[in-house]
Amino acid sequence: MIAVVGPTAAGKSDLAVELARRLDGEIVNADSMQLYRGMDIGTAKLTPAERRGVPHHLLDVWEVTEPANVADYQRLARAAIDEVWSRGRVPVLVGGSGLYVRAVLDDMEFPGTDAAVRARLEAELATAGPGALHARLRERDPVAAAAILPTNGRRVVRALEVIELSGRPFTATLPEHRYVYDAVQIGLAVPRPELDERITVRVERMWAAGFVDEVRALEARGLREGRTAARALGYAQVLRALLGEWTQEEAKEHTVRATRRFARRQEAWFRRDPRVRWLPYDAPDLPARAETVVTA
RNA sequence: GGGCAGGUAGCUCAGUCGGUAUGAGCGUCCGCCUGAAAAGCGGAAGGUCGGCGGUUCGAUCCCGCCCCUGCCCA
Repeated sequence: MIAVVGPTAAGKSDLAVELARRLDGEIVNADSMQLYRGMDIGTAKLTPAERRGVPHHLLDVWEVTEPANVADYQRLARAAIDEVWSRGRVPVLVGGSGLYVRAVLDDMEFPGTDAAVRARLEAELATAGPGALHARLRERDPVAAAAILPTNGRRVVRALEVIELSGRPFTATLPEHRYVYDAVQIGLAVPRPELDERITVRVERMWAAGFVDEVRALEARGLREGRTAARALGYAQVLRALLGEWTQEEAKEHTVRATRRFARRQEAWFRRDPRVRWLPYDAPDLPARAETVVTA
C-alpha cells in the first residue's frame, strides 16, 4: 500500500487523488480531524468534486461530540484497507496525523481504557498536579517514569491507567519502524518560508469560504463540548472569538501561528521515520515521480 | 523651533536604588510522543541595554551632546 504524509498544506490530498487515479487506488484518510462529520472547511477536506471519482474512506465518521482515539481509528482503517484490497484495488493512506499513520502501518497495540479510571486519575491530576502522579508512576513502573517527563500530566495519567487496567508496565517509547503491511511512504517536503506562506493563505481562504459559519453550525451540534474536536486548529480559535474573547482578526492570527507550530511538529515526526521517501512538493512532474517511487 | 514620553533578544515589553542582564511572553531552532496526536510535554539559541563623549575603580543605569519614534505646544 501507499501512504502520503507530510506537514499540513503541502498538497497531500491532491497528490493522493492523482496517485489513486493512476494506480487504480482508493483513498483511506489518516487525518484525525477529517474523521469528523461537518468539519470540512477548517480541515481542508476535499470536496466531492475534488475527489475526482476516487472513493474516499474514513471521512465523516465521527460526531464532533465524540472524542477521537487511535485505537478505534486503527480498527476502522485496517478494515477499510482490507476492503479495498478485497476489491483488488490499492489503498492510498493520506494524512498528517503521525500517530494514526503509524497505528495503521506498524505493529502497534493500544492497551484498553476505562472512563472511570481515567476520570479519577484526571481529577487527581487537577488537584495534586503531575509531579505527584509521576512520583507514583516511578514506584510502579520506573522504566516508564524515566521515559515520561514529570511535567507531562497527560502521559503520566495514561501510563497509570494502563498499569492499573492491565497490571503490566506501560510502553512509553515508540516501537521500531517496521511495517506490518508492505508499504511505501511518500513525504511532501516544503521549504519553511513557503510552508508558512501557504498556511497563511489557507487560513485566509478558510475564513473567506465561510469557516465561521461552519463553526457556528457545529457549535449547535455540541462542538464546544467535544473533547478533541473543539481543540482542532481554527475551530478552537473561532470558538473563542464567538465568546468575544478574540476578534475575528485575532482568531485568524492565532490560527496561523498554531498551524505553523503544528506543521513543525508534523515535520519532526515524519522526519524521524527513515522509511519516508521525500519529494519536493512543487516538482512539476510530482505525480510521475511519486508513481515511480511507489512502483519501483 | 520648544516641551514631554520613549529607544533593552526577531517582535511587544519588564528590570537594573551604578557592580559581569537568573529577564518575560510571543517568534525561531531542536527533541519527545502507544486510546485527546490539529492534543500534550521538554530543551536550546538570540542582546556591545540607540550613538558619541564625560563623571566613576566600575555606566545599560548618572551628566552632556547627537540620532530615531510618538504625542503636545508654537
